[in-house]
Amino acid sequence: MVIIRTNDWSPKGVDTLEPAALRAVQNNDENLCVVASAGAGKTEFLAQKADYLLSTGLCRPPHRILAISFKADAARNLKERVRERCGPQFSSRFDSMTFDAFSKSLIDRFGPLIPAPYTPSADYEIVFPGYRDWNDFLRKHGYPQLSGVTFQAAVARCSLPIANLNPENPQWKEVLNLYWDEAYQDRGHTRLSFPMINRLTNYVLTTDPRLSAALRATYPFVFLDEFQDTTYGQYALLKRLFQKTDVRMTAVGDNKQRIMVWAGAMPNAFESFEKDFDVAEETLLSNWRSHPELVDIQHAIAVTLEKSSAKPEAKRIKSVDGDVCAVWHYADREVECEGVTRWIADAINAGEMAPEDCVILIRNKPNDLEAELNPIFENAGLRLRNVARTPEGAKILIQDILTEELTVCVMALLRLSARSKSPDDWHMLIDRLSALWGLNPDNEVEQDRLQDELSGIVSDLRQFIKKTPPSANSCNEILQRMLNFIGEAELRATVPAYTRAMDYNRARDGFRLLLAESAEGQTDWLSVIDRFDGVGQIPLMSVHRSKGLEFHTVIFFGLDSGSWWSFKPDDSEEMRAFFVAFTRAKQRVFFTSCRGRGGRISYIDELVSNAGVARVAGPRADTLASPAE
DNA sequence: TCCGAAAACTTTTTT
DNA sequence: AGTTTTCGGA
Repeated sequence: MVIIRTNDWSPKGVDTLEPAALRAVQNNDENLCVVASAGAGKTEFLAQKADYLLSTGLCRPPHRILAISFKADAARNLKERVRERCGPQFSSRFDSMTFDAFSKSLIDRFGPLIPAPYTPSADYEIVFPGYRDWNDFLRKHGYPQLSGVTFQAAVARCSLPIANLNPENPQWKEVLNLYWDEAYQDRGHTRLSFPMINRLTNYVLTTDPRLSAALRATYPFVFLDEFQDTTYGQYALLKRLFQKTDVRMTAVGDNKQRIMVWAGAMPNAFESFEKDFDVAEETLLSNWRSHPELVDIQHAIAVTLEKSSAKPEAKRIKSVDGDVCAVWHYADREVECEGVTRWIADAINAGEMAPEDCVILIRNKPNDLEAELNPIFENAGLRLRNVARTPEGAKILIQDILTEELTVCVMALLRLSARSKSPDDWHMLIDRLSALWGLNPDNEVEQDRLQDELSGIVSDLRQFIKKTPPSANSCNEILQRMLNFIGEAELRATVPAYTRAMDYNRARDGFRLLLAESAEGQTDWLSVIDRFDGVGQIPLMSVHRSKGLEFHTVIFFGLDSGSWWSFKPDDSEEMRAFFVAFTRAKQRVFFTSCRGRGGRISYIDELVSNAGVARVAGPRADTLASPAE
């Protein structure tokens, strides 16, 4: 492992970094706030910065980099990108995890240091309170006049111990006490939610300053991804750990994509960060995702969200003919659905895009739209992939099945067995199996044996695939073979989320059912894999779900829909959700608006026309009918 | 079974 | 905020 001088460093795996990104990579004397709007290359920037710190020895052993993301797969992707850029030796000191995983790791190590009565039991259980639970709790304890939503927020923000609290309404103190009591009721088995784990982490850090000192000594550099979505509890933890210390923080995000306030995110995370920490600001000015015509419209919308928005430089070349953006007007719902379906079918047949590269976005209730579109899609020979759907009989959404650890391992093995070559899957599986089976990656004897065993199972499975056509039964059988090889006990022992049988079974059964569904009517295992992965299907998802993704073409259903009004009317969260939807498109984006659905023209419709987007009659399946106004 | 009123629900993630 | 589901009384 060679350490290079800072002057000799240059970006790896990419041609260049834009000046702002380069400055933000090399500035490690200040905390940084990096504004990265859609398509700016956030992950790449963080990976380059990690490489800079690790390969120049600015972060040398035993020091490590802590990277915090919100979603587990975002954390995984960042880790993977860093490994690609600077190799496994350096990237082993890059700890990429979710906020919750970070807090939980602290409780797992320091739980016994938490003062009574808040010391959790060693085998504490993690619970996920639902929408209903908050009101039920209040009613059960005789506080029907208090609001469940406020209660949830109070739990997420209360500082421990509750005995020291002095809320304006003393009832909250009583309720919070009852709530924490109930979590510790069974002395041997504490039940904690992630907001509670966050509160406990904060508490133990205040009671024992050595812990904060140890963490600061381990992590002189901290990356914060999607910083606009930080919650109050998470921000409090960051402040407690890193404010007025030598730790250098790099917060990356975009206020214009802040669409999680309703779920407890701070409305002003960046502002608070700038106020509480000494911060230098950089703005990434490239847009690698969208072509110039789309970036122009994006910018017009961006300035209505934030006056000071800088205009990004479009780096993608336009590769389509015809309209790249329009509002499609329809008189009624049926014509709308049929027209859009026809348009998609024509565009796919003309080879303009692959089905999986054309997304249908909706503000809410994707399941309702799926029910409406499915029959029409079937007639047109198209297949819809609603990722928010639960496979028949399963208790888990497709979108969650796809990112499960079990799925990632099993599918890699299945791909290896069905395809002639799949080196990425091979390396990935070797890594995961090493971890699952507790093998040392540096022990050649162990690694050789692992390679042999993997070759063995792959040739067994190849035989099976050759002899057995896909069916629900053969899927179950091959799944069982693969799980026997990987080891269900090892999976459950290594993946914390699989500790409870119920949670493991949900993931396994969900996978089994989706695989069986993908096998329906197929004669070829490769097409089963493609169907499982969504290849050849038009994805349908909510705007919130699409955050962070990109597609060749975006079709956005229901610009006029009543669901576009915020739960809090004067909030611009809805407008930002619209911006997120718009900025997913690489080549083109269309919106549908339908009079039959309620007819109200939303302010978003107005916003779009102000940005210079044409309102036209939508494409129709029945060209003889008179066009909508 | 029907009616009007009230309550539930909408966008998500987390081991 | 608007839509859908549930509930209670006839």
